Amino acid sequence: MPDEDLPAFDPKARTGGDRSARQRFEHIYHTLRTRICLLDYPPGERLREEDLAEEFGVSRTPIRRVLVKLEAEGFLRSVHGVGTIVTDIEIEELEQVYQLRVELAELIGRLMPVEPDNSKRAAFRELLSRCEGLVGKPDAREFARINMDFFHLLNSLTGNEPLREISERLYYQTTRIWLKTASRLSQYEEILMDEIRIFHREVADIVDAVNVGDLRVVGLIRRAHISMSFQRLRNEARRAYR
Amino acid sequence: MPDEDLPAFDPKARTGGDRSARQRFEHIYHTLRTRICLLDYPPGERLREEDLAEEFGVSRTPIRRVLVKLEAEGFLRSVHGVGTIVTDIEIEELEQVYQLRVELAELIGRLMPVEPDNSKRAAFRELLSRCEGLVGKPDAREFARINMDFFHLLNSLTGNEPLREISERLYYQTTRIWLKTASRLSQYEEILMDEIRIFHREVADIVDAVNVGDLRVVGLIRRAHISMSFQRLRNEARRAYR
DNA sequence: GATTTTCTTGTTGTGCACAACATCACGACT
DNA sequence: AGTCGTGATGTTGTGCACAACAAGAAAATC
Repeated sequence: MPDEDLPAFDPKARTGGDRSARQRFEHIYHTLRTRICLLDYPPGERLREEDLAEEFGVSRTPIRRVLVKLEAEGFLRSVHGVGTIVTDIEIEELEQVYQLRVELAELIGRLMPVEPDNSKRAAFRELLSRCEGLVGKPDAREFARINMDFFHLLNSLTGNEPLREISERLYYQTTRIWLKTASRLSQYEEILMDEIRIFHREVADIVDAVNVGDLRVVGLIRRAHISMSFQRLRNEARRAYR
Repeated sequence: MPDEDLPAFDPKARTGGDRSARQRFEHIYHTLRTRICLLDYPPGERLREEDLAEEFGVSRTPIRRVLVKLEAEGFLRSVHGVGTIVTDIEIEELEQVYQLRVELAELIGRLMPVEPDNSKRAAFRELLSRCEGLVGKPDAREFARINMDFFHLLNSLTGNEPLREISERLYYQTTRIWLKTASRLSQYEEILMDEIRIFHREVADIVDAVNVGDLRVVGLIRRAHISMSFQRLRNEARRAYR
């Protein structure tokens, strides 16, 4: 749902400015958040309000609105007289976020699980096939995109709206830092291949669990994978700095 | 920490406007959030940006910044051409938030618990005595304030910063709706007295657990009380509409 | 030569005027 | 009498000019 204009960097992609204020706001917000998550704006990058204003064809004012929201969610930090900077997260704090995500992942299967209908099952199957294509032709950006779509699909399995909202925010936070950290490791290509394979297995496992209809199990599988994913990243990072 | 100027409605209370932009922002933000939680601005209330601007001695622009953040956190909703309205929450969604809070309460005792030092223990003792004073002289607003301080103290028992942040937001959301719903019930005075007594017991139990040093138990007690508190509210509300 | 000071440049923050929008009252028309 | 339209009013949204601020360069001073 959040990723419309897929090229994501093509200014022409914006389909006319005759939408309501709220729609424009949502559009700019989702676009920027996706860019941050996909590392189009990596941690440390400085965003200029005026540039963004020009790109989206508005003045600085509505842009600032979006930036304030992104700052409230921890993606940005505006400093008077300096700039608006994409936040970075140390490994210690990242671990805290992961700890929390692990618990929330299980809650998605326990709090108000929704029976997946046929369209959802179809979406899972399609995701699995995209995943299989990825195994044959590894690509970091495509991996990130599938991972993101997969998350949103999983997240829609709980009827607990606050839980969805919070999980989403934490997902974006951890994923971008995960991507950034992984991409700086020396044996990046190799690690990426492994991760894609593991991710493929996770998707396959979860699709099975969804088909059986046991969302509790989905939560447990997901929990295990999130936890292990962070462990692997931490181990690799430790090994690299020695 | 969030509640400075206690009168909370006295415009003169703001101690000079020579602070930095960020400090001003935080001040206005915390002030408004506290007012929302204490029902100075009840759900449905319409806030006028110009009034707030005048009260805090600034223009509409910095006010809007605060309002955007409060909207992102679900306390407000701005509608073009209509106004900025304090959100209300239906009992169904409130239940979802409570479900989540119940789980998070337990996590506070499990994720990175911090050993309470002497100053924290003292703070707990002081809170307990304030609580005892309240039993003798029931007062809804003072009850809300103590409850809020108690929450912040408990919340400081985990080192997991994202968890703290999220728990805080959900606390403010549920507490204000709880207060609103309770205050509309017919036997409000009686219910309030009961709640104060029960809350007093909860504080006493938790102070004991803190002194023993078992934060896991703190989480469990807290979990139980949050859950029961909502159950009581729901039962009372159901009884009232019959 | 080193250090302090001042100036220049670039950025976000603020204030204000106006546009866009929703709502309601009032009146014209059927 | 009812219904639609039209305008008045009040609100948030936008654009723009300028203030406040930070950082680095340049210059003045010792």
